[in-house]
Amino acid sequence: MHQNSRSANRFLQSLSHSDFELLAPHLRSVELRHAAVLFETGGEIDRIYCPLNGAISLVVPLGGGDIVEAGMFGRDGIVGAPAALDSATAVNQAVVQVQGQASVVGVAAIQSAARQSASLRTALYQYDQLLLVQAQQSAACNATHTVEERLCRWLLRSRDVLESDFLPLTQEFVAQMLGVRRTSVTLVASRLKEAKLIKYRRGRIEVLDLEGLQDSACECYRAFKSQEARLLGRTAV
Amino acid sequence: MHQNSRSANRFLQSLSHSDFELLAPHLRSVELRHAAVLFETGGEIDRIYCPLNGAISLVVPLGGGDIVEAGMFGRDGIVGAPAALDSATAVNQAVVQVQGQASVVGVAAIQSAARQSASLRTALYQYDQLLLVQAQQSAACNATHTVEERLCRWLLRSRDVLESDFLPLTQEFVAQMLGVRRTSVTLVASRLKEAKLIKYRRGRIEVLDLEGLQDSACECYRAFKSQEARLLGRTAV
DNA sequence: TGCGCTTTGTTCGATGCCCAACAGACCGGA
DNA sequence: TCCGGTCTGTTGGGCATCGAACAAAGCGCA
Repeated sequence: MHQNSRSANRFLQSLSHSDFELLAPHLRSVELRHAAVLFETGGEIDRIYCPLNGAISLVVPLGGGDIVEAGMFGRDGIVGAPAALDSATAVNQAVVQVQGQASVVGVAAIQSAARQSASLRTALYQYDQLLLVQAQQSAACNATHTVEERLCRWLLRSRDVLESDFLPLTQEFVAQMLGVRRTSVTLVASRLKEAKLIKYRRGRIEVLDLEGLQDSACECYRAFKSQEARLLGRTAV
Repeated sequence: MHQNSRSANRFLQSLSHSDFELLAPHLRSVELRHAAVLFETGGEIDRIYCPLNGAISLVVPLGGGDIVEAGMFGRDGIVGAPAALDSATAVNQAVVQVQGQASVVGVAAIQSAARQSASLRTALYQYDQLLLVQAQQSAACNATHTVEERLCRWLLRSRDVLESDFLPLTQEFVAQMLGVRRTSVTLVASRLKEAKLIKYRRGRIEVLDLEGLQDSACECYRAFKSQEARLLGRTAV
C-alpha cells in the first residue's frame, strides 16, 4: 500500500531497505489542506510528514500576526524531523502552502525507529540541516537583496518543490512569506510579467522563462541548490 | 586539567557524568583569535568548539565578499555540532567575533562518543536546533524590522553571549553581521548613545541601560530567549 | 446570468536606507 | 611627539519600499 509513497518522497526513497522497513508498518496517508497548520512554535510535533506532492512552509510568527518563511519542503524533503531526534517540540510553525498528500509516521514510531538505526538518524538529520541552510540563506537574503531578487528566488524554489511551472499561490501569500507588502509583490510581479518571465492570474502563477528568472534571482537560489546537492549527494559516516 | 572547562562551558556543564567522561580524555584548549575562520561553508569541520569565553559567529558568505550573520555562540553553546551528528561538512562559515579560549574535541573522538551515547547526541542536537532558531529568527527580523531594532537585538544577544556589558566590536563589524551599511550603524548608534542606552569609542561598545535597549529592540530578542529556555530547560527523551 | 468576495492594480506622499565621498578623531607604534 | 592607519561622523542626493486608501477585474456560487 505504501510502496508508492516510497517512490514519491525523496526521503523515503533514500532509505536503505532495512530502514524503510522500520517505518513502513507505521506509514499513514493524510491530506494536506491549504493553510492548515501542522504544528505550532513551541507546540508538540505528533508526526513526521513526508509529502508526496504539494508544499509545506516552515514559518516564524511575529507579534502582530505577521509571519515570515524560513524554509519549505515538498516531496524533496520531510517536515518534523526534530520529533525523531529530540523531544517533539517544534521551534517553528508548519503551514501547508500548497495542498497535497503526505505519508506520515507517528512520533512514537519514528523515535523508536531512530533509536534502532544510526543511518536513519543521519538521514533525518540531513533534512534538518537542509532547513538550517534555507533559514540562514533567507536571513542573508532578506538583509541584503531587493524584493525582485527575493521574489525570483522564492518562485524558483517553489517551482523545484512542486516540480511544476504552475504555482497556485496568491500575491498576498507570497508577500507574507517574503515579509514585504503585497503591493511591492504586485509591482515586481508585473515587471516580471512584462519581461515575459512569468504570467499569472488570480492565484495562479506560471513560470515561463526559467533561465530568465534565474538571472533575475540573487545568488541565494543557486547557493541553496549546491548545498542541497552536497548534503544529499552522498550518504554519510 | 579540563575540569575547569566543564564549569565554564554550558554544554559541557549540562552533560551527565558518563557523557562527559567520554569526551574528557580528548579535550584540548585552543585560543580563539579575533577574525579567525574556524571552518568554511562546504569545508570539513575538524573539531567541535566549546567556548569558555569570547564569541563565535556563524555566517553566510555572499558573492561580492559580503557576509551576514545567522547566529552566534559563546560559553552558552557549542560550534560544530554537525561534525558529530553527520558527515563533518559545514553548511556555514564560523568566524571568531571576540577572542577567547575554547575547549575542543576532534571529530573522530566526538563521533565515536556520539555513537555510544544517545543522551550525548540529544545534547549536541539541541545546540544545532538553537542555531536554527537564531537563523530563522534572523530571517524574519531582517525582512521586517528596522536597523535600530535589529542593532538593539544584536547588541543584547552579544551581551548575553559575552556575559558582559562591554563589547569589543567595531561598527564596521556590526554592520557586516547585520547586512547593512556602516553609516547606518553609525547613525543609529549615535541615537542610542544620545538616549544613554549605550556608549562607545573606537571598537568598544558598552551597554548602559539594559531595559532601555530591550525596549528599543524588536520582539526577536525575547523570542530567541524563550525558545532557548524551552529547549535547554529540560533534558529530552 | 448576476451577485459578492477575493485578488490584483494604481496612486501618492512619507521615509528609511543606500551609496559615495570626505572630514575628523582616536590610538598605537616609531 | 609625530605619523599613519583605523575607526567614527557627516553630508546630500537617490531610490526602494512602506503605508494607506481606493479602483478594477476575475472567479465561484446561487
